[in-house]
Amino acid sequence: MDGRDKPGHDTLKSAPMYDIKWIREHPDDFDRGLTRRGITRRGLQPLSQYLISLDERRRAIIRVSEGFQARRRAASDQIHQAMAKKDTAAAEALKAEVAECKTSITTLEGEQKAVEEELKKALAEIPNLPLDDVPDGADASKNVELKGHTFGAKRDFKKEGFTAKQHFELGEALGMMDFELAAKLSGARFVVLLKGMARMERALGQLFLDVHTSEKHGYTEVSPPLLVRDEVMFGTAQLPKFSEDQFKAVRKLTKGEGNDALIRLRNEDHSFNPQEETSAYFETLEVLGGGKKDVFTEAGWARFQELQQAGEWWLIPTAEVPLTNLVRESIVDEDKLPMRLTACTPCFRAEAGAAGKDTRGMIRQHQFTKVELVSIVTPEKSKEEHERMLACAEEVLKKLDLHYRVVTLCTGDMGFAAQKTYDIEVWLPGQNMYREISSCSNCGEFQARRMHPPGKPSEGTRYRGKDGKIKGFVHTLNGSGVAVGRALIAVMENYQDENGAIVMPDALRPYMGGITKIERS
RNA sequence: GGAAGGGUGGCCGAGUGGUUUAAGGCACCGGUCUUGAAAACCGGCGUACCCGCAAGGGUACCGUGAGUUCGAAUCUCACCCCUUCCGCCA
Repeated sequence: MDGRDKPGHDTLKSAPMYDIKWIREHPDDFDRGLTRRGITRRGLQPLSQYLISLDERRRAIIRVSEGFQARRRAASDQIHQAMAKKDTAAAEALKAEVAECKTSITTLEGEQKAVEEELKKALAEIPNLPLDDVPDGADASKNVELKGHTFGAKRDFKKEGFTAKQHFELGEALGMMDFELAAKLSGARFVVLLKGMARMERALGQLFLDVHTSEKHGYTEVSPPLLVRDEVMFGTAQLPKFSEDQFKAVRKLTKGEGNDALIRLRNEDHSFNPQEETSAYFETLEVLGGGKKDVFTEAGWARFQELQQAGEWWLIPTAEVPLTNLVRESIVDEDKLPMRLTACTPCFRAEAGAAGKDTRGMIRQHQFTKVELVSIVTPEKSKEEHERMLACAEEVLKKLDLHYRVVTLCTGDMGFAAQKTYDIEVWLPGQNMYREISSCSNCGEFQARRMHPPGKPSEGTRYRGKDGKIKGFVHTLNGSGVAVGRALIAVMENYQDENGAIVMPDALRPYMGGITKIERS
């Protein structure tokens, strides 16, 4: 809305993504921003032109369609009048005209729906535009270290006379980390933690939450749902593009839900035609036996699966999803902002594109624990809040006295929803590498726009000023504060002694019942 | 799982087939009055989209989807959600 409220105000930082009107008015800014992210063309056209041409087709259809609708309405009123005057002939003539209008309207509505579907799909898969100060680059090698944020130094194991082991070597030797046992239950990329390691995972989460809910950090602790609906995953932009990275929980539809799905299908005229009996849904499932068979057309089958999603939930890949969506479909009072939320939750990731990467140890798991930070703020405050959030995440690593550095991600390494991202990379002496332990992103109004009620794309999360007026979309930020699994690894590798025991950092001891060292029992 | 009642604009709430371009109230904005404020009074006040330089005009929207009808907030069907009660279970 910024673009319209303030004519001439067209910097990218307020670029209203998904607003086709904004794209229409600022095609060059739009294309330039996407080019920086390495996304340029659709065929030979710039992306903006493709979108604008779809939009023009859409508007042309609406223009004609609304003409017919206006005529239908007027004719209906005239029928009312004619009938009052008992002029049956005139009424019948008008009815015929209404019928003609209806035919045209039905056709045009179909066309309109198709074009809007295509436009919506295209817009939903366009990532956020980078802020001006984000470095350009195609991959992680172009990330830029953030000056003045490096903390601590690498521990000198050579001087101490032994080589640092990796976390899984330490954990397995302690008998507190079992990957084979986990594989028996769940396959690769799962782990069973036992005794001291299990307790340390709990202790870390608790420490982080205590730090962030302190008065100084000011986050509100939340225990959110871990299973969420499609539109929630769309809101934070895991969908539609990244469904392969997610886990899903499924239950069978009830009789009522299933039959509703079939009746909708029939109404939408996909060749499939169910019997009227109320048990049609389960009979259909039996006929299908899990496959498409010949009962459906391609489109009908796709739609059937879509309708079955009534009984499906996504497992959250991060608490960012439920925390950010707490303000979805709503108008937040300005005096409630900034809203700062934190949660310690399990996170689930399919890691589908990561075959062969980090296969040993618990760096990359299907399930891990993470403390997440989310801020909902007014647009003017988001940059400031981003720095603040980074400082909050850094704080827990400082408390654990872990050496880290901070990098600003370049345009090619940023996540889909981010305008700008800082990664905190902790030093892992066993791996002899810096590894990401936190990622803090400013998403601007990108997610706020997406968190609209299903079917009402113009009603995302906005805020109301003290004068009672709706001001615009909120800005959302999220960051890890920090990943508990990786923090566990970092503590293990950095605090190991030559016997393979783990010395407890001071900050953790109160949460470990006063234990100063974890060693093989 | 069973029963009953609900879902209408920022909020409350009326509305059971055609001047509903949704009554009324609250909140909010402007004005009159007042030293100032309150009260009172007068006026304004939904969202999205389309056409237009603009003034303005048009279309859609009463939980969601479909149906009946020349015409639906209103009638029919299914679903979702909320409230209360009962049953069952962590």
